[in-house]
Amino acid sequence: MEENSQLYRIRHSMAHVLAQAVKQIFPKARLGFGPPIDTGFYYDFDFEGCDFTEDKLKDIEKAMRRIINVGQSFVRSETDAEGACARLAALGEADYKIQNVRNLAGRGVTCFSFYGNEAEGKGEVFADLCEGPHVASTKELPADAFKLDRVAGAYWLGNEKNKQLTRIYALCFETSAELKGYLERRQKAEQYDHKKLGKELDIFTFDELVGKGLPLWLPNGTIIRDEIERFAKEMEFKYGYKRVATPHIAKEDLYRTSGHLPHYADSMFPPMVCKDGDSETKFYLKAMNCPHHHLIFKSRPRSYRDLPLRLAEYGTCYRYEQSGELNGLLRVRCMTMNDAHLYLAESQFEDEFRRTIAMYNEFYKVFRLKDYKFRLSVRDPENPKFVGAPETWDRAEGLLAKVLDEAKIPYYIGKGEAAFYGPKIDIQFKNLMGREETVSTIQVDFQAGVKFGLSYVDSDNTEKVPVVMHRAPLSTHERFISFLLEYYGGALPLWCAPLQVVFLPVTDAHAPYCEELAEAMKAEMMRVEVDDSANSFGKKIRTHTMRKIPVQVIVGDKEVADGSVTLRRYGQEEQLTVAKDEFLATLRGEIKSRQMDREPMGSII
RNA sequence: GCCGGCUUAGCUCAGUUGGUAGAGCAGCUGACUUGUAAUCAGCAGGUCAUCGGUUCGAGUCCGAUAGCCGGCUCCA
Repeated sequence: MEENSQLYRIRHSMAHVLAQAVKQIFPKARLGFGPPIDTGFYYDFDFEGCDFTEDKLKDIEKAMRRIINVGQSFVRSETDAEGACARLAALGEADYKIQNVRNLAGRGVTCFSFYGNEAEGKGEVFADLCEGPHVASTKELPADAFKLDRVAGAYWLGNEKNKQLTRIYALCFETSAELKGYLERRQKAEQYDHKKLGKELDIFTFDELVGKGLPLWLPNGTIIRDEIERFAKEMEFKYGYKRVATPHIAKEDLYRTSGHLPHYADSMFPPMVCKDGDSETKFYLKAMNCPHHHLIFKSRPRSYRDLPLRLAEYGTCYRYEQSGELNGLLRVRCMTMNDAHLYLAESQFEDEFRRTIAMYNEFYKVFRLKDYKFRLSVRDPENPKFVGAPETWDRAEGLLAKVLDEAKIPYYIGKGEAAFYGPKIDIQFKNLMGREETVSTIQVDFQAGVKFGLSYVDSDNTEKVPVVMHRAPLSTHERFISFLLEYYGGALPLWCAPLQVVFLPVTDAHAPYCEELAEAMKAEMMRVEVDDSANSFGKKIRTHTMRKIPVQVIVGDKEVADGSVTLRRYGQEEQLTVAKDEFLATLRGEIKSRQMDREPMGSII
């Protein structure tokens, strides 16, 4: 949305109308910020002393329409910081708006603009500190293309130490048709929500007795995990990785050494204290695999000939995420990640980084993932959570940018998005509702080698500290599968579908033929079922289509007579009758090569 | 953790102004043997999330707790 576009002006102006309407109904309400956003706009209010509830949104909407229909002009005026504060005080906005003026003044802003709303014959009826731009009159605003959507809490200035204001989110477009289209798209996206699909397709479940954020993987979900993991193992073998396995817990000292305890104690489960006579040992559940891998590197003297050393593990980690952050499989407290740590001579970094990007692209091609963006996540020098010398950061950030530039990979900068120990490349996908999620990451770490005393003997017989690269192309099983379910609308590719083939005998008489074929396929580890239920044929088709089974195999008199099968593939209109040997060979090939016979459903919306 | 909303059978949902819980699907049993998205009949299934309060009486009203959802903050 361009800042000067009509849509931007509409959304921006509409936010003022919302504020005006709220102040009509709740004169004691105080205003925070009210900017345009991708789907409309929001405004933050302090409703202290007001009896605001969500069902008041309808009244506010009505008041907004009245303001639009009356027709008020937006009139700009300018003043200095003192003038702005005086005017805000007169408007009764001494709390947040004045704080904003002082903050801006502190950053050297000297000119402050106001937009007043003037109604014919009544003069100014509302005014707000604002940069603009706005429409000329509320008459330009589309009274039928906006909708107050939901309310949410939001901290003043985005800081959780500040007071929490009430944010009213609104959808707003130029025409009512666009609003309707958006609402329809949103409704459709809800059908592809991984939490809904996870329940319908028996992928995972939660139980209060286990705890929030701790998913129980059902048999179907476990097949998906196993297939993805098998794929990762094959790919990592090809790229020269060595697999390792490490415990889920470690002593306190390990996480002191790594620096995680001082920085991320809040995000770790509290320690287990084990007593042995008079001595006491504290163990923590691991929140990350890196420290364990570093100790494997350190377990014997290393030579430059060992590098790059690539240690891979599908490691299970535990993080005590704040309860409000948990969300289906997207944010959990127990996760298994496609992790690896690469130990490199600094001179090897660029090459290895390029190879890693190539590997990522190879993975994503198989999953048919498109529309992902690279984000170079760097530190925010003003935030103390980022540890290490600024020179080291500059070197690491510069190195990543250089490789991306040279490989001509487009990327954007995410300031303050780095890990506390180093910058990273995040691969950002958009979910169906347009919200951006980090699916995978590559991190460069100059600190770990020093902290853990890692070293290798170089060709010139001097001791050097290796650079560590963390990488996780397939994220965690939890996040990646939540993403795949939505992307495919639950209709997973043949190779990783929990049930790959279901046989539908037209009558009981055709079942033995199906059983025989099914047994042959099971001997090849294909996941096959024969539906010998008493259901009608039509019902069987319906059932397995709703289960999104990739291949339905129909067997009646015709097929038994000529030794063939009829295939009904998910998402394809046309059916195909082929000889059973050909059918077996085709499926075998598709599974082995992880081919996909159609576009992902969820990508179409 | 914070703000707001939600919680009735395995699932999706009804349940009037408070009078003691209902449907469809799924499941089980039986009949039907079916050629492309729901065959018919019967049976079974619920401390209405939990705990407490108001009331002669609570799924309905009030309070607390838990879980879930939408945001904020956070995301190694």
